[in-house]
Amino acid sequence: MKILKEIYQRLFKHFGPQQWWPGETPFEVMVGAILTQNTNWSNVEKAINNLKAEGLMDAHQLYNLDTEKLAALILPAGYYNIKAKRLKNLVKWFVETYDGDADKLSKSSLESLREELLSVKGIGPETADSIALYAAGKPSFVVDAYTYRIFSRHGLIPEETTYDEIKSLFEDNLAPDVKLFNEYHALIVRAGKEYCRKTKPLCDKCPLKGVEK
DNA sequence: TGCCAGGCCGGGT
DNA sequence: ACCCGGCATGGC
Repeated sequence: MKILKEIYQRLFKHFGPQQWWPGETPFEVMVGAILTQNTNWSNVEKAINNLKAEGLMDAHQLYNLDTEKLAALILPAGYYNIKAKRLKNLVKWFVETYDGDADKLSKSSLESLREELLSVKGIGPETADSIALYAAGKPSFVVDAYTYRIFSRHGLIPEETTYDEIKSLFEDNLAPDVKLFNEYHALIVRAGKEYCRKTKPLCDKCPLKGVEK
């Protein structure tokens, strides 16, 4: 799978370094990972700004906040009732297991951390991997809708490929490098937004044009 | 104006 | 083990 490096190089040359994840602290990254589930990032930013404005971008603050009040604050992010519950689940786990301390989080092994995250209701594979990579600094490759769309449109994976299969494709063929995984996923999202939208694919201008050959 | 955005869960086959 | 409806705001 030499093509993975070819794709990375093309994207990096085209877009340059991406500086992900957008978040001032690991905790803010975790919150963003929940809020962005099936949601445009610009809406997520509004919700994050609401929390910051109230001084609530903090694990112990959210731990003691009513779910209803939290829902009202994150309203612009959409799915606000379910996301409020999911955030509370995440915060409960983070505070009770790690005392809300991201340094302790990063001391766990990737395997146990991912398992713990997946056991939190509302955290699925992508959210777990995003938190492991971007908040805890573990080499866990993040797969998302853009990864699937870009790779399937270029005929690099079959339509029915699962999340774990795509994840393994990357992890089995790249060095487990946090910086590389970070940048690669960020570049895929960037390329997806600009050239591989569902209804507005710009395949003729895509930097990956012809990569399947 | 309808469709889409950096998913996930729970109930039904 | 899959499949699908539900969850919801803001932007183009």
